[in-house]
Amino acid sequence: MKPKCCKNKKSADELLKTAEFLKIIAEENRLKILCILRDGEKCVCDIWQYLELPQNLTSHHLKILKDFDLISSKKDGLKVFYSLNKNIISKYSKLLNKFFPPKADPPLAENS
Amino acid sequence: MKPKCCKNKKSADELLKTAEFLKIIAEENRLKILCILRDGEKCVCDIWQYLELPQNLTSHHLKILKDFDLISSKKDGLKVFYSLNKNIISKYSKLLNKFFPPKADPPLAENS
DNA sequence: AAACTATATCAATTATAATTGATTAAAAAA
DNA sequence: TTTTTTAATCAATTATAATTGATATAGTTT
Repeated sequence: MKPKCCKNKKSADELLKTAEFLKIIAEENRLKILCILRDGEKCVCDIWQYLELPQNLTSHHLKILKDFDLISSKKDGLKVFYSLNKNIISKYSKLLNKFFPPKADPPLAENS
Repeated sequence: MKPKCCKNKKSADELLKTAEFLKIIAEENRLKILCILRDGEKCVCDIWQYLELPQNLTSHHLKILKDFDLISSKKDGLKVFYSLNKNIISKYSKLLNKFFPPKADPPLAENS
């Protein structure tokens, strides 16, 4: 019998959404950006120096994260500051946890 | 000051490992395969029919998951059965949770 | 206004990954 | 032994994403 994720529409949708999110974060520099912003908002000039990436490439990755609504930007003078959209990230974290639950250390004898 | 993930070697390594894992699972069909196998081991012929994907393409995705050690295979007659390497998956789930923690419903007043 | 700084955008290139079609290999059945 | 079934592999193609270099834009300073 067909498994849930291939049959049930709701499950299939969740899986698709999760895969889309994964594609966004499955890139070292974008994952780094999310970590960097955990400390609080940062301007692009800080971010690209932390990443040791050219400015335009950094802007490109920021755009991908922003288009997916994981981060926001606000302009302040010449600089642009980016910050996490914690609520959105938390939403996707929950989805992710459905697929990769944070298993409490193994129940009992379990080898292999 | 440079954030942890860009400065500290251990943090940077964890991030890199996580990104590698994410690349493997950030593909709809591979994510589906992992879900399908949660029910228990399945042969390739079942898997590609569930996925509605050609046999060779399914084998290709299975190989990627297997090379990363997320699944194992065992031959039984003509068929090949795949199953989850739960311990490995659990290892990566834990890593993942460091970056995307399963936030217990919001602490208190938190808008935006 | 001219020069400068920070960021974004665009076109072109390169790198990576997914997909397809054809073929091979191994085990099973006839 | 021939045929059939299941799965893996290989080469070729297509699609997608990352990277680069050059340029544009907006705000700042002189």
